[in-house]
Amino acid sequence: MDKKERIVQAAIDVFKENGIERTKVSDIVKAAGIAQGTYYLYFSSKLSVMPAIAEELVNTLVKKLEKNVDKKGRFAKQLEDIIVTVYDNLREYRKLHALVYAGLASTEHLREWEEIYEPFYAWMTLRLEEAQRNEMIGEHVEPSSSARLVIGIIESSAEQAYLHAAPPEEEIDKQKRALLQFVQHALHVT
Amino acid sequence: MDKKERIVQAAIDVFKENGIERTKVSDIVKAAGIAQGTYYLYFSSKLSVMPAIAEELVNTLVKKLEKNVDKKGRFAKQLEDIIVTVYDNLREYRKLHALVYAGLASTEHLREWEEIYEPFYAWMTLRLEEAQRNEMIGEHVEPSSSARLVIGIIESSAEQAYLHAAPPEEEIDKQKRALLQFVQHALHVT
Amino acid sequence: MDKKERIVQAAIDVFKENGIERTKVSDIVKAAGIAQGTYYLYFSSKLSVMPAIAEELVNTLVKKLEKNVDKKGRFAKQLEDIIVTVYDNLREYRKLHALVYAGLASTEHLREWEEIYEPFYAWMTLRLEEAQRNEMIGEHVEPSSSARLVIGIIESSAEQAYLHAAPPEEEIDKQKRALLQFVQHALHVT
Amino acid sequence: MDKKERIVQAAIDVFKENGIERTKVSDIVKAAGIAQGTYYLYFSSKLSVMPAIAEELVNTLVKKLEKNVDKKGRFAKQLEDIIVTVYDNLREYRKLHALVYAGLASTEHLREWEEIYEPFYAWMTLRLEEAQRNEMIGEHVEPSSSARLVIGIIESSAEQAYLHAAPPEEEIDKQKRALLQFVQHALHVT
DNA sequence: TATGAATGAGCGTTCATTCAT
DNA sequence: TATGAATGAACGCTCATTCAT
Repeated sequence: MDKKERIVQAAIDVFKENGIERTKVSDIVKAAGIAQGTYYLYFSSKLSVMPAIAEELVNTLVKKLEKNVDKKGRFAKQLEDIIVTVYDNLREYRKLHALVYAGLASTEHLREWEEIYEPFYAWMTLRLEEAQRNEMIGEHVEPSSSARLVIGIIESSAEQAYLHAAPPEEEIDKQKRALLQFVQHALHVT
Repeated sequence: MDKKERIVQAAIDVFKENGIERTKVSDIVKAAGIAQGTYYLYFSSKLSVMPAIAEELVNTLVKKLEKNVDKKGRFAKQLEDIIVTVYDNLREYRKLHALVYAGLASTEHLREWEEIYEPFYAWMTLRLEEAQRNEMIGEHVEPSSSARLVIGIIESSAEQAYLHAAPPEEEIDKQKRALLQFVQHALHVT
Repeated sequence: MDKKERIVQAAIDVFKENGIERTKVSDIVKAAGIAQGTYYLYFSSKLSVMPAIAEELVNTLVKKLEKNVDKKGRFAKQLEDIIVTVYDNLREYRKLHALVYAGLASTEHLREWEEIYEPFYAWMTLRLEEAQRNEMIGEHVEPSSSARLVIGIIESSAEQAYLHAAPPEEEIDKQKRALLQFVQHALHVT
Repeated sequence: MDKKERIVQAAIDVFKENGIERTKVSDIVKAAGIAQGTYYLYFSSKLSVMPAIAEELVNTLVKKLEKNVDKKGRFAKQLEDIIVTVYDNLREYRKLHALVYAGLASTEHLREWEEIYEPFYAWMTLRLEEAQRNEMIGEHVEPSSSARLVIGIIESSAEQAYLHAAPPEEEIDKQKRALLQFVQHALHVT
């Protein structure tokens, strides 16, 4: 019922489908079931919906992680589940992911990117801190900066994986394993 | 004299300056010193110049690496120089980098991305292979997949660093050091 | 106030003046006193206004015929008035007539031509039927197909007449008389 | 081998295929197997080839008539063969016919139309004169003006017939018979 | 004569945004 | 708040024509 929320959801749907350039405001409002003018009561321009979309995407991802990752388990297992979750998420939103980033880049909203990613960084930092407390990763690891590095490498690896329309599943698996090992060594996961 | 090359260079300049949306084909041809129609003799659309730009960017980066990285030196030093080079390069081309990626994403050229990155991957793979031969990194490291991971983490880290218009230099340095350590541990650099 | 009607009228005016190729959509909307984009709310392309123009032209002609032809008079006189009316009409709209036909031919609207001409055919058929009822034309005449033939010969004759920019009036008159006689014999007008 | 002739033939082919607007000079020269610039050695503009095309079309038609119409036969039979020939010819060149007319109309070449049609008019006039000498048509018939009228009605009738993409053959036949009778009555064919 | 790369004026169309209701 | 018809600036692309070779 909340109009703003409906607009964001509709925008996610049509951007995901058509990309930025080929998406018209008229497509968004049609999908949202509202009038063209109404859009501008909630967002000042076509692209100004982007930060809201990005926020939604990150929140969705964090929710998925909360669901898929067993915080009580061994860190190696947590890491594996994180990787699987990020990969799956990116596969679904790959196109949109690039578009949102580009959409923010086109405007002056780009610096909000970090802020939007904050919940993801924070979540990962907490995982690392707890793992360190439980001596499941090396003492030298600095949780906050490592969180950013871990997120960065998982996402860039997933992007490489899903660049191709239909990569063979075993290739993906091989990549995931290499990634897991790489991160485990980096963090001295025991 | 080579028209195609002049177009690519001009496109790099104006895209870097103005972004994609605000760049008109007329801007590109003006910068290249050719007629509007001539552009379409070499590229079929505004965005179809993107792969050529990407290629140019990667080649430029590899040249810089060749110049800045001492292949005879210790691997730890090489790694540091690679990081510094990639960071510097991204600072200069940050905007363009995102734009090219988005530009490829808008069209169906995205899958060419991997192919375009190939020279960078190949170069890095060679470095890792040699380091392994010289026992400067762990035996368990698989050069080819690790090359992709290393490149991915360096670039994503650099992107995070330069997201803000004017990040404090010491913050950048701290990040670089964390990154270096992360990769060194991952590769068991001795 | 009806926008669509205003567009059609404006299009008739500027096409008549300049021909198809030299008419820009911007000319039409300027003449209609509306914005460029508004045109595309009513017609999907520059040429898609053509059928509407053709319809208007035929309706105008039928109105003129209704006015100039005395249905109560002898058929020979009616025929003469029809010829004069069609000639006069074609003189005014000669250029446009060819253009509309060509405009329809360029698109896939050509088959609508018959449909658009229908009012004219119907009117002429009625004239022939009544004349036959009153025994002013031969019994052998089949009104419907003859109507098409009569209209065809009058128009093609008029086109030949006004092919030249300024044909001498007596030449035109001679042609009209030859045409009248031709049709009278064909129909056995008494 | 004659370049000019090859251009005209190529132009006929591509105009017939694509219409005027969608035909580019580059299409014509490609079909003619010559270079772009060469076209302009023979014709001053894209449309200035039109009169030559029209001439070719008329000459082709007259040749067909010479072949199909038995000058020694009864006039009624001649008329029938003329009708059949014109119908067949128009079916093949229907699209081009309208286009050439429109092409001439767009430029200032339109007045050449009569001149181009002259061979057809002359041929028909000869037929009527001979028929009159042999007392196969009425004395009142004036051959020259009647020739124009007969040609006009046959062509307009054929145009009506082939307006539809695929008209039923029996409908066409019915139309031809009505046309034949109409003209026979008009000329008092015995 | 012949070539075909280069030209650049020109235009149809799109679509984000506005505003009277 | 909500509407959606109207706006009009903006631009990618085409293609007839030219001209140096």
